[in-house]
Amino acid sequence: MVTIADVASDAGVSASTVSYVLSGKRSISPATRRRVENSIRKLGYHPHAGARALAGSRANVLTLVVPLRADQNVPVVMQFVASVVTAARSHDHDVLLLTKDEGPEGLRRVAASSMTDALIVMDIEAAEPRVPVLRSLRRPVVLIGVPDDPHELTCVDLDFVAAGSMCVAHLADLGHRRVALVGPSPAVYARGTSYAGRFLRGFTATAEHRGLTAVPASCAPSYDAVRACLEQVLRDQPDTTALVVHNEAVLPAVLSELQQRGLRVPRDISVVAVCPDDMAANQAIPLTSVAIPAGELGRTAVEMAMRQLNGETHPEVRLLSPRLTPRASTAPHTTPHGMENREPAGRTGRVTREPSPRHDEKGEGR
Amino acid sequence: MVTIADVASDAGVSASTVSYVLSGKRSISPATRRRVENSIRKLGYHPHAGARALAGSRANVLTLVVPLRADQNVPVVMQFVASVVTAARSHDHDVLLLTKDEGPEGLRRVAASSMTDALIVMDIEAAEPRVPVLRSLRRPVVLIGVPDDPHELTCVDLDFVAAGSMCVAHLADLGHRRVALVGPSPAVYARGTSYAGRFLRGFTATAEHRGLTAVPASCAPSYDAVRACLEQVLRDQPDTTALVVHNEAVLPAVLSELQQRGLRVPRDISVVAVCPDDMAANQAIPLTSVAIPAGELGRTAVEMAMRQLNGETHPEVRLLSPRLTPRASTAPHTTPHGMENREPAGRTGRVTREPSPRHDEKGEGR
DNA sequence: AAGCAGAGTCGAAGCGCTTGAACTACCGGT
DNA sequence: ACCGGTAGTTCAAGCGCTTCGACTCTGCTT
Repeated sequence: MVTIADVASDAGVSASTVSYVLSGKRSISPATRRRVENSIRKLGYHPHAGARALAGSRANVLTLVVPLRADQNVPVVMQFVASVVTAARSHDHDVLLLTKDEGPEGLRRVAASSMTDALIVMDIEAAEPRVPVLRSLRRPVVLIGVPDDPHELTCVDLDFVAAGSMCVAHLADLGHRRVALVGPSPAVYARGTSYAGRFLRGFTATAEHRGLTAVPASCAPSYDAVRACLEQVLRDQPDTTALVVHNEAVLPAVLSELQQRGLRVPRDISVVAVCPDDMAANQAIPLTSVAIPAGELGRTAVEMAMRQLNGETHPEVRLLSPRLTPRASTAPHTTPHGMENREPAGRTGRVTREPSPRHDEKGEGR
Repeated sequence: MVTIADVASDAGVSASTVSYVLSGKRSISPATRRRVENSIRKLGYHPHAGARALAGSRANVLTLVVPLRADQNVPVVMQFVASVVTAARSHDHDVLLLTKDEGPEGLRRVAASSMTDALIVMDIEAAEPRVPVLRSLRRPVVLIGVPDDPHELTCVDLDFVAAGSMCVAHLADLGHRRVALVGPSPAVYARGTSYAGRFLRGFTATAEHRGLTAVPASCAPSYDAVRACLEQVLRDQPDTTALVVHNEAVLPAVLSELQQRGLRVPRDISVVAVCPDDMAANQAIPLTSVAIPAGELGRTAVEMAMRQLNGETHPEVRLLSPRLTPRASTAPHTTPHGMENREPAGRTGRVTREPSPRHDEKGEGR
């Protein structure tokens, strides 16, 4: 193994000089720097991570805690992981992957053994059981999601209340009067996953405010569950003219099932999805959607963690504003029999595919 | 921070005794062991990972290198990750996540800095550019996938040649004469990803052997690509009666597009998928499929790495036998106009849903 | 001419752990 | 009574790195 001493003697300097060249914490003459850098390259030197962590009390590792359940939105999780790893590397950190299953004890272990400098935790529940441990860790922590009491903790997430609201508002603007929500799996609600409740809140509040009837439903990630869910919604509320799907896992199944039942999108029923843009765009009918900016969230989480490591910031809750992109799956609603609706309003014919590339409701508040 | 010295003095023993209690490398009297363990619990001691790695030259970390491209089978990758992390933890190892983007240099860095004891590498190409580095690492390496020259390296994968073969055999048994393959993205073939070529080889060879016409196609992960792909296949070869889909990303899109074109599965066209079982079972029509046993592959990879760490084994290429589960998407083919086919054979009416829970073609050769 | 600041370099003291060698009891065999 | 062996424990030497304090030059200021 090539050590710092090898480099030092090859370059004709002391080990500490090599260290300073590497860290830049003291000034080094250009000539020395060049010699050292050459030796490093020549010998293929890579500092021993353990030794470095021991002496410097910095592991240059960041821990990402992910949910690995099947009822989770897998591709979205993957996007998070990808963006976190990439962002971390750009700050010269590596990523240790922990599963949610490890629970609070796993977090304590990883932090106490000094394997990691900071933690990023996904899949936050309202009454998140890991919060107390997280607070006690004495290490920067960023939650992706917002627990009931985020006191002292840094959080970042999409503003799901606004997202729910935005979906309803879009449909209300198109004249729809009765809207159903195909929400996340009952299991997700059951464990109080933070985003699910927040979205539902925005959805319901805006429906009430705009005078729409909102029918919330929940759908486990299986085709049968989708079938049952739609069956119930469409039987109980036959005049439902729009669907908001906040459940990536069943999105294709919902569309397939609608088609199966002879409902054409958007002619018979409008659909708004909450999912990553590429997923929305790649369905049989490009879907109007509120984007889940997994990449941006992941990157932001890493930035926030790094800033905390450098002592540059204090705990903060950051909510990214949602963005709705109209595509081909939503259309104005006109009453079949001229019943109880206000105005057919902006009825300007069939909506075209991908009318505008993007439609910002708000700036994203960096 | 609680150190081994704190524990030692609390328990009234020397630091080395504590170390030996932890590692079990020397005999310790029951009384001492108990005292030490109590102190450890009482003080909440966790060994410093860096110090341990430095002194013991074992990091207890295993590196997993994953592809993070969008054209990849995301849920499958996620299943791998999950099973690797879980298996690693059961061996008291943590998992460092590296992206394929880091290339050979990333591997070298991680290994040279002693952050990791062993590596597991996914998404192996036929002429895998990382192979030389991997061989030079002096650390256990397990490839998930098989490069052209696996010499000196440990590999584990599904036997994709057999899988391709099995799909065709199943359809041939049902009397189909012309079978199309919806394969992975052209990009996947372009970079020579090992499993894609191997599957195709099995597919083609068996088709030839059984006297079927095999039409291979490739399909990028977008709805438009699916549409174009099916359009071409069905236009050029209108008498295609079966489809093998070896591309999880577009599976729902393929089914949706078939429906769109008025083709009923399995009445008008049979479909065999190559994907995880849960995915196959959760489509509008449960799909006959060859399972991709991501969980088992991941676990096996970890076991193999651990065994190598303990010096218990030598390089080896292990191929798991595929398993085909007939579900509702394949049915016997009968000629519309009594044309050029041999025998309508085992025509026993419509195949029922999930006829048998599983149908082992072969043992899985542990 | 003396003094001083700053740039550039080095020496040495750890960081917390593992491990080979050495030590201490205590056992049974002779 | 002595020796050898073994189980249980301790000592001390690192593992490879960072960092504080000290040292040596220059090049200025006064």
